[in-house]
Amino acid sequence: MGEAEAANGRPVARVLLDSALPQLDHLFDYAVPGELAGELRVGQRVRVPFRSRDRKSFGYVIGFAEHSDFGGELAPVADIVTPVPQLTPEVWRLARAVADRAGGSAGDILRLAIPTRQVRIEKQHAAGTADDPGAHDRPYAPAQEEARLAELLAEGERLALTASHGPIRLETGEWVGSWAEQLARAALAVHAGGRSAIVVVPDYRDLDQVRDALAARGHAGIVRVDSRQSNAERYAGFLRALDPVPRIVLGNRSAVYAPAHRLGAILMWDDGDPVLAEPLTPYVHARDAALVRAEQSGAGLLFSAHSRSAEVERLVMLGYVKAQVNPPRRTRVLHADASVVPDAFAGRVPEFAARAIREGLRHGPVLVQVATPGYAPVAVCGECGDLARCGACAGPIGFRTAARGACRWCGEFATDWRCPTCGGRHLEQRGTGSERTAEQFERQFAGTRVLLSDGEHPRERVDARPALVVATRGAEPLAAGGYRTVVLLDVERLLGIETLRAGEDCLRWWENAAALAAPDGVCVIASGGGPVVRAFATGRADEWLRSELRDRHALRYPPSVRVASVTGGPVEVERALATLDGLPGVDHLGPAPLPPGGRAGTPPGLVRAIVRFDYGHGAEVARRLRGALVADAAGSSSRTRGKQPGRARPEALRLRFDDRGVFDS
DNA sequence: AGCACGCCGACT
DNA sequence: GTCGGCGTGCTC
Repeated sequence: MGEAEAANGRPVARVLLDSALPQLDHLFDYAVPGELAGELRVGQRVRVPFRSRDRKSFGYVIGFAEHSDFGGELAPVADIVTPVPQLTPEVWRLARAVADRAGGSAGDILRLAIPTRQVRIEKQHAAGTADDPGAHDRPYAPAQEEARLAELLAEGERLALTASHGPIRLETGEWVGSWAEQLARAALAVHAGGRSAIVVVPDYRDLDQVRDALAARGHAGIVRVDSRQSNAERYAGFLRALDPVPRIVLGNRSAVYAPAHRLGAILMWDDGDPVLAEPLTPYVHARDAALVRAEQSGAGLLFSAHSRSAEVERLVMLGYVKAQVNPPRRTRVLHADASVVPDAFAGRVPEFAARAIREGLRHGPVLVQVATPGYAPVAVCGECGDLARCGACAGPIGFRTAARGACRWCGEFATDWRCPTCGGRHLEQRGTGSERTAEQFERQFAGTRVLLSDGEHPRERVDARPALVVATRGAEPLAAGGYRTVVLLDVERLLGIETLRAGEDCLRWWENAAALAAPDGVCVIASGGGPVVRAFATGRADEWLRSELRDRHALRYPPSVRVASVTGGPVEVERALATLDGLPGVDHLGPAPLPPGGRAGTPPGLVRAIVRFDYGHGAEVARRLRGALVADAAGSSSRTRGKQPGRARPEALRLRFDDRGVFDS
C-alpha cells in the first residue's frame, strides 16, 4: 500500500465527494495543507470542507495537480480518514467508466466496491497480526491444459465455456458441481502464474462450492466477498485484496469491483442468473462491469455456465468472446411427451415419470423440480384437466378462498367460467407448489423420504440415500454422488411466464437441474413439446439461442440493442428525450403512463419511456440522458421548496440502463 | 441538500 | 431609496 502516489509537493488535490447528488459527481479541487503534504496519497479517504467552512464532507483523493482551473480560492483538505489508499487507480477508472455507461454516479459504484472502515481491523492488518489463511496455502501446480488456459487469460483472452454436468467428489470427501472444480482450477492456475483472479458467482451456495474446491487444492487464502460476512470480515478481506500480492477473490456480484494486484482474469459463473444484476443505482449487471474491467485492465474473462446467456451468445456471435469448442459432458435427457400419454396428469406427474422416479429411488436420491413454493393452488378444468385461464386477461386462476376462484393477475372472479378446450364448466383445484407436491408424493410414494427445498428453506446438500427431493427452480440441493433421476415438472407453466427471456430462463433452470444428476443418471422433462423443450432435450440450446437472438435483432429487443428506461413527470421525461434528438441508431417507445400504486407506491401522473440504442451510441446516449438528469436535479431544489420536506420529488427523472425487465408485463 | 445571490414589488 | 419576496444556480 506504500506505493500509492503521493502529493510530492503538488499543491492541489482532486477529490471525488461522497454524494448522492448527480450534479456533484465530478472532481473538486482542494489545497494540500503543509501539515498533510507528506502523508496525503492517491486513493485515500479524506474529510473536506464543503458548502461552508465548517460543514465537512467525505471523499476520495483521485489525483494531484500543480494548479487548479477553479476560479475561486481553494479550501484545504481537512483530515485524512485512513492512511490506507482504499481506492486503487484501477478501481477508480472502472467505477468512472461503469457509472458513465449506466448514467449513474461513480460514488454509487464505489459504495459497492469499498466497505466501511474498521479501525480495529486496520490496526491488525498493519501490525501483520491479521489472520491470513493464505500463509498456509500449498503451491499449486496446474496441469498443462490449465496452465495454457491461465496463460491465455492473462493475455486478455475472453472465453465462454459450457461447463460439464454432474457433481464431483473432492479429495476432502466433499461433493461439488464439476463446474465449481473447473472454475477453481482455472483460478488457481491464474494465481500460480503470479496474477490475481476474481471469481464471481451468483449466490452463497455457489460460493461455498468454489470455496470447497479451492480449499481441497490447498488454497484457503482466498478473499471472500459475501453477503453473510460481518463488516469486519468484509473489511479484513478488502485489505488483503489491497495487498501488493496476487490473490484469489471469490464473491458475489460486488466482487467484480474488488481491488486486485496484477489482475489476470475475471471468472464468472452462470451470468444469466438474475442475482448478478445489481439492485442498487445505477443497476449495473456484474457481467457488464466485468466486461468493462477486463477491457480496461487487459485481464482475461471467462464466462462459465451450463446454459449460455443471450448476452454472452451475442458476444460470441460478434467474435468478441471465444466459445469453447469441445463439447462438455451432459446428462441424458428424456423428453416425455405428456400430451400423448392418456390421463398423464391424473396425479402430479405423468405415469412414465413416476416410473422413472420409482426406478431412481431404488438406488439413490431423486430430484423433482417444481415452479413455485408452498401450495400454489391453481384451477384446472374438471373435465379435460387443462389449466384454467381468466376470461378478462388470460392470467392463471387461483383460489384465495377455497370456494371461489379468482384471477391471480387482475383479481377478476371466475364466475360463469367455460373451458375453451372442451367446453367444461367445472373448475377443479390443484396444488402445484413444492409443499403441496411433497404431500402428494408422500402418499404416491409411501415409505419414501420426501425432502423439501425452496427459496425460504433452502437445503444445500443431501446425502446419497434414496430420497425424493422436491425443490423450486434454483433451490435444488446438491446430492452426494448426484441424483439418479431429475424430473422437471411445470414446464408449460415456466415457459408461460410472460417475460422476454422466458425461454432462456427455462433453459438455464433445466440445465442447472440436469447438471445435478449422477453421470449415469437421467433427466426427464415432462412436457407437450415446443421449440425450447426440443432444444433442451436434444442438447441444441445454443442453436435455439442463436435463432432467438436473430428474432430479437429484427424486433430491436435487447440484447441486440441496449435499452434505457426514462421515468418521471411527463415534462421531465419529454425534456430528457429531447436531448436525444438527431442521434442515429436511437429510438424510443412511449412515454406511456406508469401504473400508479405498484411496488413502491408510485404516485399517479408519472410516465415512462423506453429508449433503444445501438451499442456504439451507448456512451453518447448515456451522456445526454445524464445531462438531462443533472439539469433536472439542479433545478429541483427551487421547485421542491414550499412542498412538504422529507419525501423526494416524485416527478424527478430516473434513469435505468439495461434493465432486464422493461419489456415484461 | 442548503445557502447565497439577484431581480422585481411594497414599504419607511 | 431599500427591505425582502422567492426563483436560480453553485457548492472546490
